[in-house]
Amino acid sequence: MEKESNYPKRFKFKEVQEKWMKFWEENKIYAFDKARNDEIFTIDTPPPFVSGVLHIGQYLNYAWIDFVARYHRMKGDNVYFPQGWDCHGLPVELAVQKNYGISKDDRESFLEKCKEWVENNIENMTRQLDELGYSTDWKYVYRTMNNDYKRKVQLSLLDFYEKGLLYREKFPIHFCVNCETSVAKAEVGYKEEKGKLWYIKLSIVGRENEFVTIATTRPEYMEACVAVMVNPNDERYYDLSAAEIEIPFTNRTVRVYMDNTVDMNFGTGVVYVCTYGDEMDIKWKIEYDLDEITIFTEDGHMNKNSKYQGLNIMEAREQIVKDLDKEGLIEKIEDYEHNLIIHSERPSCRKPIEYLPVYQWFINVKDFRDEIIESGELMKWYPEKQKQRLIDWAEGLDWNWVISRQRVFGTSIPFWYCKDCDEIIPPIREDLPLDPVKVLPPVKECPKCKSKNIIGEKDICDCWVDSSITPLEISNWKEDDDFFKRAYMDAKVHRPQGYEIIRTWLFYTLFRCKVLTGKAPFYEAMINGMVAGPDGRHMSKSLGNYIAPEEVMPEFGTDAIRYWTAMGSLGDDYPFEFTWIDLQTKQPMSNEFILAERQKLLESKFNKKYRRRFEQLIGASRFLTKIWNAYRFLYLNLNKIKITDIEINTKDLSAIDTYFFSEFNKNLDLITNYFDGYNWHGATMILRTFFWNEICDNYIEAIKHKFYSEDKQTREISLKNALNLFYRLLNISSVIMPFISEEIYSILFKKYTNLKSIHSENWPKPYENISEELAGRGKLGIEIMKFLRMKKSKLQIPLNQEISKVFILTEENQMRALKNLKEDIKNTIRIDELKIIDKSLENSIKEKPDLKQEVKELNISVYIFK
RNA sequence: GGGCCAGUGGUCUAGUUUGGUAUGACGUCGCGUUUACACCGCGAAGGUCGGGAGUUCAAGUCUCUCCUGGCCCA
Repeated sequence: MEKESNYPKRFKFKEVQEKWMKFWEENKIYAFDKARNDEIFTIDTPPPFVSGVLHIGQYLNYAWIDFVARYHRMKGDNVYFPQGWDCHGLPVELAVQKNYGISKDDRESFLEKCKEWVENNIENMTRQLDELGYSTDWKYVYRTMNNDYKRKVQLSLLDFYEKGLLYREKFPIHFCVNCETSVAKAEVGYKEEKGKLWYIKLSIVGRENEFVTIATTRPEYMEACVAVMVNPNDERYYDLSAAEIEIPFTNRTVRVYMDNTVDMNFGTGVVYVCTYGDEMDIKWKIEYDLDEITIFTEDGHMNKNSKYQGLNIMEAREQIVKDLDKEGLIEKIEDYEHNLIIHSERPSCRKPIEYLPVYQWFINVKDFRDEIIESGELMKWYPEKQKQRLIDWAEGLDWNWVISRQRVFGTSIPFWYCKDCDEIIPPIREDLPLDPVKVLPPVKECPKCKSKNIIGEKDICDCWVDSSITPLEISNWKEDDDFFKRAYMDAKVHRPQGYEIIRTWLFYTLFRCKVLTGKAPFYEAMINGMVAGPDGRHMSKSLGNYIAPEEVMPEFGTDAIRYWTAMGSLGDDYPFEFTWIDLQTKQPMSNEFILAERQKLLESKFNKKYRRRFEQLIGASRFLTKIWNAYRFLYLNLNKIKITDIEINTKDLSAIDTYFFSEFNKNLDLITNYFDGYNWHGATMILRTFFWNEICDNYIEAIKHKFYSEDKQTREISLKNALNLFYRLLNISSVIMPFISEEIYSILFKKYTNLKSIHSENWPKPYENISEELAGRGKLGIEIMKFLRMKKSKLQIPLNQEISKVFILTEENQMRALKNLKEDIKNTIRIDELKIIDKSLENSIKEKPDLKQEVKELNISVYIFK
C-alpha cells in the first residue's frame, strides 16, 4: 500500500498550482512555434490597462481567452497567443501625482515615475495571469509605452496624414476655469442643482415689435449666441422658419434653424445655440457649420468679445440679467432643477465645467462608416446579437475622432505645426518614434508661409490610438513582412473582448487596420459580458457587492474560479454570487443589514461577526473534488492491477462499456459544438452532468465489481476501459481546469503516453466501431440498476447490504440480453440471488415479495425480497 | 434624455432565431453512514417564465407598452 501522501484525499490546489505553473514555464509548454508554417490562429487579446490588479471581471475575460487558446491548440490549430499591456492613461498620471507628489510640469521625472509605476503593476498583473493558468507565450509580450510600439502608432498616424485623414482644428473640450486646466471626460461628473430658467425676449429682424422668447439656464452666454433652434413640428413657430433674430448688446443677428432634436416641452420650445453652453451646442455648431464666438478666458472671466470683459462668469450673469431687464427683455424667471457638469474628480474643486475650443488633432472616421460596418459584417460574432452594438454605433456616428489629449504620459503625436498659418509639418518616416517637443522639425521654416515659428505638438494620443492597432503590433507590421503576412493577412484572427468596448477598441481597430492594411482584421469575435455583484448590479465598493480576486483565490483555487467563469453565458452579464452569513447563527443576512452593520462596526469586529459564503465557488469546488475522488479510485486499483497500456480493443467491450462509450461519443459531439461556438456554459454543463451523473454514479459503480474479479483479464480489461474513458474526459476538462487535469495526468496517464504535459494533447476523438445494438443492451442494464438502487433506497436497505432475492420478469425477446447483464446487475446492486424469469411463468411464482412492480419502459416486472 | 442588451422556482442558469404548459446546478426537506467520494448516494417539494395588453387553436418563445438592471452615448 502506498502512503496517503501519494494520493491525498483532497485536491491540494495550492501546491499543485505552484508546481505546474513552474513546470509549464520551464518546459515551454505554451511556446508558439514560429517555424511551423501552417495557417496561424491569432488571438488578439485585450491589453489590460495597468491599474495594478486584475478585477474579477477581467478574470472572466482572460479565463475565456485562455479557453479559446487551449481548445484551438488541442484541435491542432497553430495558435499564436501573445499578451500586451496598455500602459498609458489618465489614471497613471493621477496615481503618480498622488503617490509621489510629482507635478506634471516636471515632465522628465514625471514620465520616469509613470514608467516605474507601470513596471510594478505589470509585474503584479503578470503574476495574476500566471496564477490563472493563462497559457500565453510571454516571449511575445508587448507594452504600449515601449518605443517599438510607439513607432507603429506614429507610423500609422503618418500614414493617415499622408492619406489626408489626419487634421488639426479647434474643438471644444471640457475645461475647468477654476483649476485652469483641460480635463478628461473621466474627470467630470454631474451634480443636481437648483438653478433658474431665464425667459429672454429676442426681437425678430424686419418685424416691428415682434419677439421670440428663448429659455436658458445660462444667460451669460447671450453674446456667444450663434443660432436659434426650434422643432420643425412645433406649430407655434411655423412662421419663424429662416427668420433672423437680433442678439442684444451685439450688432449681430442669427438665423433660426429647424431641428427635430429640439425638445418642444423645454421652456418655450425655442433654444439658443452658443459657443459653447453644452454638448448640444457643439453638435449643432458642427451640423449647421455655425460661427464660433468665445467669450470666456481660461481663468473664467469674460474676454474681449464681451462688453463685460474682466468680470467673472457669475458676475457677468448678474450684470447681463440686469441689463436685459432694463431693456424689458426678461419675460420671466423660473426655478429650475438641472444637472450641472462639474469637475468631479477633484474633490477640492467640484466647480462647473465649461467648454472651450482649443486646437485638437482629428482623424476622419466619418467617411469610413460603411467600411467599418462591412468589416463587422465579415466577421463571425459570438454571440451574434452583439454585432448590433457595432452597427448601431457606426450608423449613428456624426463626429470625427479627436485623438489628442492634453496630458503627458502617452504616445506623442509626431507632428509640428506652423504657429502663423497652422500648416502641419510631418516627421521623416525613418526618424520615428520621436517626441516633437524634444526633437527639431525636419524643416527650417514653414513650407507654406516661410514662418520660422514652428511648434512641436505637446499633446499626446488618446489611449485608443495606441490600442486600436494591436493586431498590427502582434503581427510585426512594418517590422517583419513575412510574419505580418502570416499572422495578419493570411491568419484567422480571433478577437476576444467585453461588450463595453465594442464601440471603442473594436470599432477603432476595425477602422484603422482596414485603412492601414486594406484588409479587415478579424475572422471572428467572442464577446463576454460584465461581472456583476450578487444583486445583479454593477460591482462597486460602495454598494458592498464588490469582490476582489485575491479574496477568493486562496480559498478556492484557480480551477474553481475558472470553472465559475466557464458557467457564465456568452455575451451576457454574469453575477458573482455570495451570501453574507452571521458566523454565530449561520443565518444568511440581507445586503441592507450588512451595509448598515458595516457602517456601525469597526472593520475587525465586522470581520469576526460576518463572512461571505460563495455558493457558486462551493459548487465548483465540489465538482473538482468529485473528479479528484474518481481519480483516486482508479489510482488505488491501478496499484493492484498491473497494466502496460490503456489501449482498448473493441472486441473486449462489455454491453455496459459500450453504452458509456457510445454516450461519450454523443456528449463529445455536444461539447465540441458548444466549444466551437465559444459557449463555455453549455459545454461545462454537459461535462459536469455526464461526468458526475453518468460516469461516476453509474459507470464506475457498474464496473467496480470487475476490479475485484477472480479473472486477471477481466480486471485488466475493465480497468483499461475505465482509464481510457476517464482520460478522454480529462482531456476535455483540461481546457477549463488545467491544474487538476495536469496533476491527475502526471500521476495516472503520463506513463502511458509520451507527452510531458496533458496540455500538449489533442482534442479527444470519438470511439470507433461502437455497436449501438450492444449499447442499447448496456443501457437496459444501467436503467435496471438505477431502478433497483432507487427501490433499495425506498425499502431502506443500506446500499452496501445485500438484497436476498430479486426476480426480473421479461418477455422472450429480452431474455438473452438480461441473462448477459445478470452478473453486472447482481454484483452492482448486491443481490444474493437474482433470477431472470420468462414473463409467461409469472403465475407460477408463489412467494410473496416485499415489493413488486412493473416497469413498462423497460418491459420488465420486478420482484424484490428483502 | 438617446441607442442597444437583459429580466425564467429562494439563488444562478438552459430553452426564445424555426410558438405547443420548462433544463441543470446550488440551497431546502426525507431516507441511507463509511474500503473513490457525506464536498457522497437515492428520492421529494418548489417556477406559468419582470408587470400589463395584443396576435394565435396554442406564447417563456411573436407584437406593443410599462417597470427594473446593465453597457455605451448624452
